[in-house]
Amino acid sequence: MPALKLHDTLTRTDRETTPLDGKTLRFYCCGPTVYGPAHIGNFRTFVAQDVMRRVVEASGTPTLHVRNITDVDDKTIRDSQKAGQTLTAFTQGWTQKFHTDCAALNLLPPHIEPSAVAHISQQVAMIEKLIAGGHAYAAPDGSVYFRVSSYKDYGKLSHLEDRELRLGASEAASATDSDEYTKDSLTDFALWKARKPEDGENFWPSPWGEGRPGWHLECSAMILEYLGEDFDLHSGGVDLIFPHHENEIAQSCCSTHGHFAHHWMHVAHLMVDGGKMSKSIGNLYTLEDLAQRGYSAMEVRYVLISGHYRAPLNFTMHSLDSARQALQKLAKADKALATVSPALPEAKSAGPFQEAWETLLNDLNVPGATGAIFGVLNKLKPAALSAEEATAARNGLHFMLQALGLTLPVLADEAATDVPADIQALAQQRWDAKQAKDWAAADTLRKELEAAGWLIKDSKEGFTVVAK
RNA sequence: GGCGAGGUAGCAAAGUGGUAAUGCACUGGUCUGCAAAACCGGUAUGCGCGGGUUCAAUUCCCGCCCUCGCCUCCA
Repeated sequence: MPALKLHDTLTRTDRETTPLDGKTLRFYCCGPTVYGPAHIGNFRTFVAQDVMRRVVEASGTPTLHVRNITDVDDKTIRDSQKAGQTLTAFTQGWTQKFHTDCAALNLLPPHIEPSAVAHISQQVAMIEKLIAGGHAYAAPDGSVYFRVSSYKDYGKLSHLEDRELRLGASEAASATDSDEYTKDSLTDFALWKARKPEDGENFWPSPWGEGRPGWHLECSAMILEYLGEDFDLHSGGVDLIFPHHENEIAQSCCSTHGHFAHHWMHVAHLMVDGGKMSKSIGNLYTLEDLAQRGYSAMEVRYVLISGHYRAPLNFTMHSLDSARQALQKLAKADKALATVSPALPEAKSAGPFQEAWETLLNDLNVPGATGAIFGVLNKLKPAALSAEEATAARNGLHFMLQALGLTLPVLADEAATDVPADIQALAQQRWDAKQAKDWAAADTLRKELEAAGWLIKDSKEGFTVVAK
């Protein structure tokens, strides 16, 4: 099978994702900082990465997926103290919540999920190498900084080479910040942060004194540990391009002989009601928020993949309704095929959905692929298909669903929900009225049932009651 | 100011040098006492604006306008 072609942020071209070792696609995703529940914007990135992984695997290439947990930084320390918990207890709680949400969204768990706190020694070792190589220096207060001027390719990914010449207003302001005075250059960034009183019990020993690692360093150190000096692909949200990924490249390339990531995937941001998500506007939704409004995680997933991952996507409540209907439509199509081909679908190849599959291989064009799926489905007449044709179609449909990570909702009329006796009695009353051609009474009863949340479906032989 | 991503029907969102997938919504029909469900249809002469190239541009080129993001922690 042909390999996935994926846009590469560094070269700004679409390139095939062929494993360096010819076998396994080894990739790293910047994971969550666990100081609260992740919101749907965070999940857009993780869902896009999940689709990427699924497509690679569906095309026959195994993956090695590493995604970190950031469990030490200003926010985790600050909020754990507010919560009156140890950093470990606090971050473990939110890590668990993250895992629950990931499972609900049908995200494949990473093969390795390293925590920053568990890799302090690797981070210290990397700093030592950087200092030895003249790429880093310890400041008088015990902090260690990376010397950006020592790495000539700095800025290559974000195309901010001449950044120092064009310092933004906010940065000029921070130059006077007492926190920054020990740096040789404004652009140098912290590898190690000297212990401060507000860090509480959260510090570790190092050759430069007690302190904690800088945020950028953890990814570099854990990548080296689990993926080595060269690996296939690195992914994250667009906002990480600068400075986070730029800094990772600098740290890693200056402390090893490798080329670090050979391919960069960045996922565009999710917007809400046309604007940026922010706590102050109150449009930061979590899965729990949406569950309270009656939307399933799978419906959220559908929305999150309904736009191309490199274009901003606007999230609205209406888009969730739309997703619900789309998923229902897929479930109904599957059900219709299942009447001709009842066996468990195998999902090994795209079958009649080849066009959709190829669209997906072209830089993960999910909206194009789902469009192609519906296009085929709309023309398909399950009843007219032979058992073989139906089986091929059903297998193909499930192959695509698996690649997209979609699971089908249970249709209302299959849900076997218990209809309360009083509802059932009302429905029977209505049926009787209908048989007696007392249309007014029948309609009144139907409205009553609808108000109670139940729908009536009539057929020649009788009726069924279905939850609304 | 620099870098980047976008502007396509009511909403969302693909795509192509030859006159626009798909989902939702809306709507016509079949069916039904009427509905629902199902099935069969319809719905952008138009793809931010202005030029240019071309037999032909929404699609290429130039300019402009607007939106969003990054340049400080951020998926």
